[in-house]
Amino acid sequence: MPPRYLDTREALLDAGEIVATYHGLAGLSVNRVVAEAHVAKGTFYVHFADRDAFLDAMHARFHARVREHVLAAVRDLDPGADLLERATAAYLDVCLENPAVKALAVEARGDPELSSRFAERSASLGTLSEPSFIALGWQSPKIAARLYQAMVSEASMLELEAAKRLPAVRRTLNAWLRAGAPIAAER
Amino acid sequence: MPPRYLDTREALLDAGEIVATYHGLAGLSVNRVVAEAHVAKGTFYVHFADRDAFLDAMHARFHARVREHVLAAVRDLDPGADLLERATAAYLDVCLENPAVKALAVEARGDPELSSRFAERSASLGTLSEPSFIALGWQSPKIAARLYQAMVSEASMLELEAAKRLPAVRRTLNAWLRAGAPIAAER
DNA sequence: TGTACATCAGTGAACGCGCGTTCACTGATGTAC
DNA sequence: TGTACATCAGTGAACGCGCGTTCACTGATGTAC
Repeated sequence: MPPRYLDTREALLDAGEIVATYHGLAGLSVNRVVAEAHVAKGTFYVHFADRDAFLDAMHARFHARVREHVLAAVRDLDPGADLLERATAAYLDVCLENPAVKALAVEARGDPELSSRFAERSASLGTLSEPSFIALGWQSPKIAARLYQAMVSEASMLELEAAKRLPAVRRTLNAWLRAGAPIAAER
Repeated sequence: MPPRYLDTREALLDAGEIVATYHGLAGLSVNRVVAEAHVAKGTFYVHFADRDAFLDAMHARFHARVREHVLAAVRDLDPGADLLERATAAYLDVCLENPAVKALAVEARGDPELSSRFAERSASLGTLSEPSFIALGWQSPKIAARLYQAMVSEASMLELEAAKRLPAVRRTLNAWLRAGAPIAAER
């Protein structure tokens, strides 16, 4: 049997996801989280230094899930359009399974304090795709990677609204991915 | 001389932009806004029904500015890549002049309440670009328009971080714009 | 096996604070006569 | 021109509320002897 310590910590993070689903980042209060997790308020501070540390932990857990699935999806693939297509599909699938945290990540972008906390983790995903944009011949692979990530993130929001995979959206993403490079390289 | 009524209302909205710059949406409290505008707390409620109405007014004012500049930029242009390029440039320029509200608009996306309030205005901008994506031969012009808008929004964030126009970013956007269509049409 | 003690996740009342909102009031300006 | 009244943007003290955080305490579990 695993120590109860980890159970409670995970239960708080789970509760955070449920609260975020219904109330967004602004409504993600310690009060609501402990109520949802059915633990005392003080228990929250046994596991997290403060509210910000809790949000950070939520983001870290989500990011770890994304990273794991994406890495598994592209294992043994060389940088290029195929890798990006597979990575994108894996990313969109994970987001569909974690709707609350995905929305939270979007919302956090506007908060100066939070966005800097989350930035490093998010950037590490960009690093993963950059070699592929180099391989595709983009003149500014870093920029292309970041703009592409923005499209994928938007695609994820569309899928979350629909609560299911949207093949037309994924097809459009893919078309942009495979067509964009040549002309950029010509410039 | 214009009536003082409008002066104060505009002063409150201006103050809101300043507060948003330093504290984000979460830190955009009525207290801070009235302090920044140098008016009494009660004055705020002379001009706005509540805090949400104020945020709505900020978004509306920003959106009107964007719309005005973008429409002026594409006047007399037929739908197509040139129109989109010009509209994009105009949009990015306006965002550079209104850093606070742009950040606020991004942050509001995570708030269930606010995002629905803002959605209609934002959608009206998408409507403006859709004919161009049809003209470019995209199979799913609505989706392509929305994903492109996400790229432009991300480009704007990059420019806001740098606090200046970034030609490489605009070039990359443009490359994606002009190259993406053909393959999508073939499918 | 039984007893004394240490550890530590969990508890919940209490705190001070800033929040959004209200409302009786002020005082400058315009209008009536 | 002078006086009485109406209008209405602006005022700021006061409100109740939920927030994040603290801390002395509890009680179950493990360890020492």
